[in-house]
Amino acid sequence: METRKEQKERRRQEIVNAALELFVSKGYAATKVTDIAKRANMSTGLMFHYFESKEALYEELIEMGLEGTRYPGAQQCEHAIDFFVTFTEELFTYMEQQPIMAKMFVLMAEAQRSEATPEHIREIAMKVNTIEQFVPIIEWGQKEGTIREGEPLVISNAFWCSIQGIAERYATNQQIALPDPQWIVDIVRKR
Amino acid sequence: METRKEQKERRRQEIVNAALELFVSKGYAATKVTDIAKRANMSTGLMFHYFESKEALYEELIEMGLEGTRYPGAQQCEHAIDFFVTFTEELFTYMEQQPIMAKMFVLMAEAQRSEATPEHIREIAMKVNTIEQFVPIIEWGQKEGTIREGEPLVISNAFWCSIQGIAERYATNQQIALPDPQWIVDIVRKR
DNA sequence: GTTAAAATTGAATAAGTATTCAATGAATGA
DNA sequence: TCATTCATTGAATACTTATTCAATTTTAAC
Repeated sequence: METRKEQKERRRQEIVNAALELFVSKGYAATKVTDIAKRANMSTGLMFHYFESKEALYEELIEMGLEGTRYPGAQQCEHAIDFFVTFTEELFTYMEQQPIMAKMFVLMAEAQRSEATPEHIREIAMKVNTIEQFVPIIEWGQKEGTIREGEPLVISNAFWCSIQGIAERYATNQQIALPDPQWIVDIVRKR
Repeated sequence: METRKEQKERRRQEIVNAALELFVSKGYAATKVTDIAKRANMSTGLMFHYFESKEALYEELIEMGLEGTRYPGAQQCEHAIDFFVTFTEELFTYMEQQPIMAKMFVLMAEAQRSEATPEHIREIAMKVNTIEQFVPIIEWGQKEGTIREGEPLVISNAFWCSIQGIAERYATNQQIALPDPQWIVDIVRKR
């Protein structure tokens, strides 16, 4: 038998899953709370029993996304380029095995990009701050000769936006397979 | 002096510009008609004098995006890879010179992706059908040896999604320069 | 088995947003 | 100059969507 606490946790999870699905496929603003409730098989009233508002639900999802996004460090790599290979391989594998990962990606991206995102939620989403993260690794790889020449921030941006674009499509349509990670790493690799 | 007809055309253009800006930065659903009117320096009533509804305005923008998106053919290229080089160079140059281009890109992408897009508008947006477009060129390049091995559709998808991701960021934030087109072409180029 | 507490509903209400419209101002052509 | 037509406004209306709540059912815990 299920305790009250477990039941509560399960219900919250059902809501969160339904909301993630919808926020990703329609966007936050276009998603109606009745849609969320319907997809989670409950009345709208019950949804509000578990979450104070649509916005609070959004915030919870964004916080989950922040937690889930702990990327591998560059410590254990011999060359800077290996970091990108490992990073991309792990990310794609994870996205294939856990489609929720790709969806979280898209959710975070929308929250960061859209000017319609409530300010405090945007702030949370911004903590994932990923473009600058790669800059030191790129600088290291340029000294080493494994990463191509060019402004590190611009290279980092190109790599990250590509990953972003790929994740965005994969999240909503898994018809087309993810690319070979090497192809994407070639954006930064020195020839 | 301005004729009535010219004035009307200018007004419509002002509305369209304001709407594009907002649809891209907030998304279609989150954009309020009062926001559009305010940004176009007019009353909401006047906006409805020029466009029957918010949706009709959206449709017009999507149709403009469809028109504007005539990509170069592969005819005049010696090698398949040259098509990708030319294509990417032209696209990036155009996006730098006409920021509206990058915005249109994002608008079309949202219309295609979001399940909240009204069906008839989505159909129009879908005509830009770009992923399959590259497949024959990739096949040609693989025979030739200028493009890497792999499922053509998957390669095409990787290339296009990367472009998409880059355009998406550039449209809303021109702080970071566009990448060197060669970097992106390296996704498809044979080593 | 009882019962108090929690879950659940859905219709009512509140809040927000698109659209209309009657009235006013400005410009054109006779 | 005058009258007709078009541009323009913004408050009123219609519609959509979020949120509340009183009533009912279920169930975990004793």
